This record gives sequence, structure tokens and C-alpha cells, in this order.
Amino acid sequence: MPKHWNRDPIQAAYDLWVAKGWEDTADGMIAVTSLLRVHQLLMARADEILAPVELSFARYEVLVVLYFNEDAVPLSYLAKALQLHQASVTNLINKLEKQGYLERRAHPSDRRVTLAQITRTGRARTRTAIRRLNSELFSQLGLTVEETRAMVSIFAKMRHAWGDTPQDGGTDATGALLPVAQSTA
Amino acid sequence: MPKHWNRDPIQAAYDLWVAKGWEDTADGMIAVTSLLRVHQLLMARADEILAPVELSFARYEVLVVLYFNEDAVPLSYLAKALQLHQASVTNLINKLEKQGYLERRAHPSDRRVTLAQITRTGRARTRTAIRRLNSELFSQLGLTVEETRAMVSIFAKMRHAWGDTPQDGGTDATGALLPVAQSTA
DNA sequence: ACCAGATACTTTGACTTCAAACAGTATTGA
DNA sequence: TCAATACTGTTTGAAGTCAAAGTATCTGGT
Repeated sequence: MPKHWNRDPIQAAYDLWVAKGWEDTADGMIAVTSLLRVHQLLMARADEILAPVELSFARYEVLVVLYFNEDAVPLSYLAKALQLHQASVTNLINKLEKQGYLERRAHPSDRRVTLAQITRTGRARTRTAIRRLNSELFSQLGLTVEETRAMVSIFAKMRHAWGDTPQDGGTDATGALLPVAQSTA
Repeated sequence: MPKHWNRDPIQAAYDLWVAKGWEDTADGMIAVTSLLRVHQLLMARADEILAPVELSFARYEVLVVLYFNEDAVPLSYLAKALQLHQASVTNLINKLEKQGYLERRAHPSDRRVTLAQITRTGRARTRTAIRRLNSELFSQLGLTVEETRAMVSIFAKMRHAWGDTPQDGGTDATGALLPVAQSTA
């Protein structure tokens, strides 16, 4: 085989950055770049695993929230829980309702609110989806437990550094790493 | 690992998994979940930083490839380099051409091929974009150099485990993916 | 030389996301 | 009371992604 083997593109990018005199940001650059690549692979695999269950990962996430809430929840709650735009939630709910995995309900006292209630079919689908993801994705990352936890730990630090505060205004920093920036007044 | 104070949603998810008896996959689950969240934050920030330059991160990535290739490159090369679908490349190239940051060229010998050539304006934009990302994103991850490199290392191991081989059929899996360069130019 | 199959790109359509504008409902305060 | 403001959800439109089908061109085997 020819000797100009194809190098890891990410390593190549690192060298380019250094060659341009940006060695001080080269580590961060490839960190972001490889995160994007891993995300791409992860999502492709997840959608592949969920395809037989007729779910995308986005719709799976909605169902999981409902699965763990026996009561119907407001759509606005889903937007906060999943950190999605309201319009995205409306869109996902439309699809899932059309599939028969959930139903819209009226809020008993506040007529602005629409509630989402998972159906029996939805429950069954979600169970299957979770089982499949557990066995084919979450346990197959190719990492040791230590590495996995190290990664989660680093992500937690990043989230806190970026002011990714837990939902509504809690002042306590989860990782106790950094004070939570007072984002969004 | 902290306990159950005001819900970091990801920690809460971990507890749910354990409560269901899935403790063996709970680590992988929150690893995937927090990766998605960090990706979400990262992309939002990147697009925010690039907005004044009238670029999205997706279009920025195309320009960076062209920026480091003085010669025009085939669109199919971009698809491989960025791991994108051909149709996505066509779409991005259309936008960038409309913005005047690149031009389509004919391949001298193979008339199937379309080449993309960055323009002077495109070069200037790319330089600005890189400068902004370097100073406002890549160097602001909120991590130490050691943590950043550890993260890259773990990503490399994941990509390797998932068969994310460099480009076209490179069969040699030397340790190129493992340790992050010890730079020190 | 010629035709079958590969390659390169574009087009069309589905999906997911956000932003902005809109409509209906609740809350607040003057 | 009632008008200004806030909140909830939907609609519409733009961006980006993929899959599948279509067009044009090249290549290879006979």
C-alpha cells in the first residue's frame, strides 16, 4: 500500500493550527472538532438502532420524559427538560401523536396549556427503545468505566463553566467546580 | 458524584436508570446524554460567534478546508473531508457561492467534477472567523490543557473503536489516534 | 468500438432545529 | 374594572442533514 497513508484528519488539523502559529488554541480546536465527529457517529448509530422501532433519537427523548412521568406534562415542560425550542416540541409532539405514541390533553385549569400523555403503545415502544439503546449503544462506547466517567466529569465541568444551569434558577453548582454564572436574568 | 440536590437533569437521569435496574448502562447513558448537551451548547456558541461574519459553523468548516488548500478541490473531496452527504455539500457550496466566498470551477480533464475555489473575500472572512473562534471558543472551553487533551484522547479511542477510519479505506490503524500530540514545537 | 457499471453532482423531499410573528389565555397593577 | 404585560402553544420560514432518484460523464471488459 502506498506510503502516503491517510492520516487522522483531526491530527492533521492540529498540525495545521500549529504551523500557523496558533499552538495555544490547537488543543481546544481539535477538542471541539473531535467532539463534533463523535456526536455525528453517535447520532447516526442511535438513529440506526431506533429505526426498527420507528423512532428518531429526538422523538425517543420526548417519549423517555413522558415514560418516567405517569402524569401528563405540559409541552413547555418538555421544552425545558429537553432544552428545545417550543416550536421543535410542537413539531415532535405532532409526529408522536400521529404515530399514536402519545395524546394531547387539555389542562384542567389553565386553558393555555397543552398536556402530553403517553399511550400504552408509546410505553411499549419506549421500553423496547430503551432496551435496544442500553444493549447496543450505551454499553458499547468502547471505553472503560473509568474513561466513561472521566468524560462525564469533564462535560459537567464544561457545562458549568458555560452557565448551563440546572433548569430554573437553582443557585447550587452541581459539580461544585465553578460558581454558576448568573445567565439569563 | 454529588447527591440529589436541585436536579442536574443528567444526574437525575442517572438515578432513574439505576432505579430501573439498569445500573450497568447508566454511565454510558449519561455519557451520551451529556455529550449531546455539550454539543448543543458548543454549536449555539459557535454560531453566535460566527454570526457577525455571516457564517454558520457548517459553512465555516467548508471554508477552512478550502483555506488550507490553495488549489481548487472537488466537491466530492469536501464530502469526504467533512464526512458530509454529497447533497449537503452541494447545498453549502450554493450558499457560499451566493455569498461570494467561493467559486465553482470546471475540472480540466474530468467533466463530471466540479471544483470549489475560495475567493479573496472568502479568505479574508475565513481568517476573521478563525481568529474569532480561536479567541472566543477554542481557548474558552473552561478546561485545563490536561483535561482538554484527556477528552481528545477519549474521543480518539471512541472513534477508533467505532471504526472511524481516516478517509478512504486506510487499513493501517497505527496509534495515530491515541495520544494527543505532545506539541512542543 | 461499445455497452454496462461506476462516479460526480444536482434535485427533490423528509426530518429536526431555531427565530419570529401570531392568537388565545392568564396575571398584574393602576 | 380593565388595560398592559406575561405566558403557552402554533404557524411559517430558513438552515442544515440525509436518502433516493435523476443526469451527465468516465471506465472497463468484451
